[in-house]
Amino acid sequence: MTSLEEVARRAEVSAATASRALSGRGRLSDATRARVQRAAADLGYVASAAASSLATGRTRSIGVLVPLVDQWFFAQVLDGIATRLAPLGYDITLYNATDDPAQRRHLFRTSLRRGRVDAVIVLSLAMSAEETDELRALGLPIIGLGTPILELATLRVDDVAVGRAATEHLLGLGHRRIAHIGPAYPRDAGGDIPTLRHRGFVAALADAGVESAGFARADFTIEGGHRAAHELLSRSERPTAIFAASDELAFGAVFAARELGQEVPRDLSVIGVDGHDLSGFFALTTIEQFPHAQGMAAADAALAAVGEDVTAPAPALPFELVVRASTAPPT
Amino acid sequence: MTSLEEVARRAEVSAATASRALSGRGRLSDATRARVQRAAADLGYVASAAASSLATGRTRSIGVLVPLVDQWFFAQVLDGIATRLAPLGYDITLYNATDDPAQRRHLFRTSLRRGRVDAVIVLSLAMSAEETDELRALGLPIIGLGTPILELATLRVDDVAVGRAATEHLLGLGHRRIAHIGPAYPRDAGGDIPTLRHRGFVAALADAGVESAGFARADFTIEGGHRAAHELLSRSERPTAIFAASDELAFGAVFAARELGQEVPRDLSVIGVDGHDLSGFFALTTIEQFPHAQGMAAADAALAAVGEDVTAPAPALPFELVVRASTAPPT
DNA sequence: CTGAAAGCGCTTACAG
DNA sequence: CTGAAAGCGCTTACAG
Repeated sequence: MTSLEEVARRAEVSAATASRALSGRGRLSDATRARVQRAAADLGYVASAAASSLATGRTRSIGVLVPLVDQWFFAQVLDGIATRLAPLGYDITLYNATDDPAQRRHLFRTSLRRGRVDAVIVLSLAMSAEETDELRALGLPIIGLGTPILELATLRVDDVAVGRAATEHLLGLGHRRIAHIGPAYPRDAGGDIPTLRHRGFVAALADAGVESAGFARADFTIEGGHRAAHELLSRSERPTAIFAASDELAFGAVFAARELGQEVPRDLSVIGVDGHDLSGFFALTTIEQFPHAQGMAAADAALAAVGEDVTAPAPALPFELVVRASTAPPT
Repeated sequence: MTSLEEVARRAEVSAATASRALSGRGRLSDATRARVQRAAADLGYVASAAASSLATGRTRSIGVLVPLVDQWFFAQVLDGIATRLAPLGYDITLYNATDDPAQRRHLFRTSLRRGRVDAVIVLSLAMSAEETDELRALGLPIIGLGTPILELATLRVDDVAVGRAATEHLLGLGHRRIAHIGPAYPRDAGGDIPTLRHRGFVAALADAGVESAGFARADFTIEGGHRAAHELLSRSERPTAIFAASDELAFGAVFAARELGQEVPRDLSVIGVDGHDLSGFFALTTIEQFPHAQGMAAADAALAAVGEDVTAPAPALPFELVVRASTAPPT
């Protein structure tokens, strides 16, 4: 690859001047600037990332820490992040947080500390207290998004309000036997996302003076929703509506209902959370939370934190009830 | 962050010796090595990526070029790549190829040329001839996976065989009115994936002396499959079976059939390709192609190409027919 | 076995 | 406005 030196030689200036001409920092005559830019273009010059970051201490790269399993949400958010980063010339370094303890230790203790990024965006990742500390010790801006860890969540949706909105939609349709599916540990005092959504569910029911028709724990997967819904729907007093803490859980519930010969929404109303790509095909009523826009917001927050001229987004992320055919009044 | 200098000082050796002790290159006494390693551990030293890559010309990072829209396949493959890269201490730099011409130009002309990666893996990406040239001009090992561009595909599934296997499965069940859905342009002499699968479809039918019951073009999306299947199923002589070039296309076909009051597999058999996460829930018969393993293979190919002690994978990727309830003999 | 020195390719005070 | 020089933090021949 061409070096600055070669560009400078071709433009008949020093490397220092060539650097200034290309970066736009420092004043120099329009003529030389033009000459250097021409030379750079002719030679197809692109500055070496390693050399500039060694010299400036800035990498122009943002780290994104994700559990790659969470495919849908993560792909959306990542695309949103890339959308904002690309125009400013920032790259994405992707760090995959698996469940493997050794790999995870290496990630937090080594990979992240190589100085490869200017900031890190943490996506929907549960972390130990130690890991959170190690993240902080990086001395880099950390942007949390969809993280159960409240202290890290720079940007968040009001998940209590989400739980409330979903439940109130069902109440508004006339349902009185409403169950909830999600990864929450209801006894938990914690502020993680599933628990907050569950709390919204409980609060809405309490306000309406309606009793819960049950709660079944399930991870954020279709399988989880499937199993949990099976359990709820085979009880003697089964619910007429289910609020699932995610769309994938809701899909699982729809599959379960179908298997049990129950029709949605005639026999069972189902509402999810996310605005998953497939929710339209399942005709699923959901609380859309715009993950693509969330990614853009996270990127903006990161860029603002590293000093780019970008206005930092508001920390509160929007959500919106989208009504489709999976919810209807009970029959 | 701590520098090598500080480690050297603490271990009472020169920076050169400290570097050798930590890298394992060059011979030095066990005692000093131990002393240095201890010092490094005490200080939590991690070498600066920028400095080492400037000094060695190696970045220990692999670029992955993807269209982020292809969520499912891409997340699987990426996870496979990360699985192999992490243990060897390689990072992933993610490059998102959008449809925006300006962004794309910047990606190929600038981002990729910053010298940030030692090799690049190109995932399921259609590129112009110019872009392919620019990739080659990088002077880096390029590993193509699921790329329509044959010259770039270091690793590939035999897609003609895939098309054949799917079609023969349907023929074997007794179907004689089999249609195909996919992104192929059948008149094309090209060797891109959809066209190869279509070719397998045609060949299998020809071998069996059976006439095609139609082909409907559709991109690799659920929507596409939905629309295409609608078209095929509303013809006067409608097919009894559909071979969809991907599982998502197949899901769309299943939704379409359902809307038209046709039951799968009683009125229509559907087979896809991929082994998508959701295929189990749709009870979809499919040609599984193990994308996670594909990612691992791509990573191995990249690592071998940059000189790591990894055995390069065989270029031919396996696939396997998985029979579920969406296919049955015609009634 | 170990150290001094040069070099990787930029950037940026410091002079002029 | 422009250049010479130092420095970013490593690595690696080259000596000894």
